[in-house]
Parts: sequence; structure tokens; C-alpha cells
Amino acid sequence: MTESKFKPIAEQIAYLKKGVAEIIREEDLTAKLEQSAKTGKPLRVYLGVDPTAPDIHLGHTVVLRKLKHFQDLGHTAIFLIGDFSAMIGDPTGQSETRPPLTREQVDANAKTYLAQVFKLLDPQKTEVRYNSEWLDKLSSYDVVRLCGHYRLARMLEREDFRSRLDNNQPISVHELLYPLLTAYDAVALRSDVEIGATEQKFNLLVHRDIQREYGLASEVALTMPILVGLDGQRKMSKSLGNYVGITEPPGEMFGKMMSIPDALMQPYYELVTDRTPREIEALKKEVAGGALHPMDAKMRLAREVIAGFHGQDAARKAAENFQRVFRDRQVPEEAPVVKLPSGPAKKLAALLVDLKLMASKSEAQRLIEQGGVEIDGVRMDDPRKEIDFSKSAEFLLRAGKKKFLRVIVE
RNA sequence: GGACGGGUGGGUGAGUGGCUAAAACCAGCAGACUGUAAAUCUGCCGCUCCUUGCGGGCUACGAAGGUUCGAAUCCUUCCCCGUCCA
Repeated sequence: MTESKFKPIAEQIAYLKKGVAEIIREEDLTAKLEQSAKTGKPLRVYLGVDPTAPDIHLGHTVVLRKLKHFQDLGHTAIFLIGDFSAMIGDPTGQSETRPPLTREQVDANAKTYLAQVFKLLDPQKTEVRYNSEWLDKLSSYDVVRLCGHYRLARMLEREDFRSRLDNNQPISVHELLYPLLTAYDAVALRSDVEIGATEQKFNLLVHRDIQREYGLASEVALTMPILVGLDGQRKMSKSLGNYVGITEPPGEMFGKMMSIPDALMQPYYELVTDRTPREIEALKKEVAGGALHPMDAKMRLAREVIAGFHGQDAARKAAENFQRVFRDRQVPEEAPVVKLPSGPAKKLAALLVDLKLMASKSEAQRLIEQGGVEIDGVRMDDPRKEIDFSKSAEFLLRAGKKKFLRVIVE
């Protein structure tokens, strides 16, 4: 048996290392890959996600993509839904205890997660697990025993606990349990590799220790950098509003991608596209040397990301539309259409509210006074302007930079 | 159980009787500009009405009452959060 169904180890390692922050420990990964090549058994690689919000965004895809890389190489990708642990709440990076989710919220979120996750992972080859499968079954005795495998001092080494302790902020006892229970996931799954964001490093290290306590070999912990959000400052997150959701329409995604600072292009290329490190290096040189305009490099990035979720065509269209509307300041090729019955004339501000383009009349009035409203390309500056609805007509209404509506009066 | 401290607009956070729809900053929105929904500058940023005026009305500073010509600001009760002591 000299032929292996896996690619050569060096090649696998190179593929897997793209964009990675840290591998603990790389020798272990090599050894595990060698072992797997020898036995023909794929590695068990997992990514655990707590379904705390209904949508996933580009930031989440960084680790997902890494899981996919393993899948691409023929290893077993396990997508673990932390339906049990989500009800405890990960204390990582939290400056305070966060309210636990209810069973219902968790279930609903888990459902939408999966649909989105399979935009990236191959559903046929992915093992989907829920940690309630085993965590629900642990007895109090089991939990106590689990806790017995770890020391308080070590637990308190992590900086989020440390700083909360120092600042006299509360730490609930159950929060201490989080890393231990998720460590039990690693035990139950008999994982070879676990993927996580860098902020999960502490948790991953606990997982390794606990596996050993249960007589298993420690998994390899592979961490990925945190994706910085659109603001170029903080991590991408929904609550900060600096995110690109993967179910967003292509046009929306394109605009958002174009709004990232230039400095973010490189990490984005590395973490959310399939470009090889060599290609990325080449692109970087082209931009630096003036051969490629930074804006074009950004557009290319936007297109590639969107193509991954919506296909090439949609990506191309989004790009064209963006250039048309924002660079050339023209009307979009296709705007949503709204049909209205004819009737008495309506004031412009009221119309904007009726069409749900604006939330209130005050807001609409403001927008109009600021010159943000156009009808057929003509700027409107009077909120009280009466719009004729007595006979059939058609016009293109623009409210602000992004909202267009073709209005047809019947 | 006791002693303190605190709850203000989407966020942080000023404000201790009128000049406060409530500073400042962030976020958001618009305009100008541009290589972009970047950066920068300027403006806006509770709702509503009209006779569009440094206009009127309404709602708003944890909740409910009260004092007062007038309260985010004072009083009472209640709810919630935190710290410390036990």
C-alpha cells in the first residue's frame, strides 16, 4: 500500500497553512497527516459554532473556509452546532455576562446557519453534529468529574476573566464551565484537528488538555485571524454593523465590499478568496507599482467574493451596476418597480413615506431639503411639491444615494 | 440582611430647577469633492401640523405619583443593575 488517496503531506500542509494564524502544533499536524496517509483514514476536523445570531457573515466564513480546505483534501469536515453551549454563552471577549439564549432561539438560529453554511461546504461530505447530543446526557456526576480535570488558576489565566476580576466585574460560575463543556465536544468527537478564530485560542488549548485527561491524543488547534470589519477598525460583527452578510443581495454586498479601506484588501484576499499566496503577492506588487489601480483591485475582490455566493453572472452585474450608479452617477439599469393606482396628488414627502423609502415625514423632508431626492434625474428641493397621480405615468424616484424606485401610475 | 454607587436619545456619556429635543463624541443620513458606499469638508440627525417660522403641538431622561408658574434635575414609593460588608 504505497499509494495514498491523499495528496503528499507537504502539499497538504502548504494548502492548509494559507491565511492561518497559528497551528498548535505543526509537528502534530504533520504527524497526523502522515498517520492518515498510512492508514487511509481521513482526519476528523471540526469547527464548533454557537448559533447566537440568525445570520452568518464574511467573518464567519474565514474559519468555514479553512474547514472546507480540509474537506477539499479528503478529510472529514465536522460542522458542530453548539446548541447546548450557546445556551451558556461563550465568555470569550465578553466584558460582561451575556444573557443566555433560549432553546427556541438557538434552534431557529441553527436552522438558518446550516442553509448558509452549505453555500461553502459540501453538504454530502459534511458531518453535522449538535453538542446537545452528548452534553444533554451528562449527569451531574459527569460534569463534576469533568470539572475535576481542570484547575481554577489556569482558568483564570485567560485575559477576559482576568480583567473582569481585576475590574470587579462579575463572572458567573457557569461561564467557567463553557470551555470545559466544549472540551467535552472534542472528546466526544474524537477530533484530530479543531479550527477556531484566534480569540478562541484559550478554549482550544483547554480542549487539548481535556482530551488528554480522557486518554485521547490532543487535537491540533488551528487558529485563523479575526476578519476586520468594513470600518477597518474592529472585528466584523453584526452588532457593530460593519459586516457583509452572506445572504445579502449582490448589489448590497458589492457596495459594502467597495467601502473597505484599501489596507484591508490584502487580508480580505487572504481570508475570503481562493487566491493563492503567490497570486496575492503578485496583485500587491501590481498595485504598488501602479500597474493596477487600487480601486480595480478592490472591485476584483468584491467580484470574487460575490461570485462565491451568487455566481459569476450576478457578480458581474453587481460590478457593472456599481460603476454605473456610483462612479458614473447614473441611474441603475434596473430598479425595483412599484405600481400605484392613480388618484389625488400627493406631497413628495408623504409619497416617500408611503413607498417605505423613508421612515417618517420629518426624515423625508430632511432628505429632500438636503437635495437627496430626484425624480427622473431632476433634483427635488420642495418637500411639499405635489406629485400628480391623476393620470398614468412612470418615473424614476431616487431617495438618497442607494435607493431607487421606478414608480408606475396606473 | 446592611452600607454605598448607578439607571439620560441607536451607542458612549455630559447635564443637579427655567436659556435643554437635552453638550460632546461615535454610529447613521445628505451635499460637495473623489478612485469607491474610502478619506476630507459642510450640513442634518424624536414625531407631527401648517400660514416653512430663529413657527405651533405632542412625546422623551428606569416606572408611578408629588412639590413647583416651571423638573432629566427636588420629594415619595416601586423596579432594575453594580460594588462592598455579612
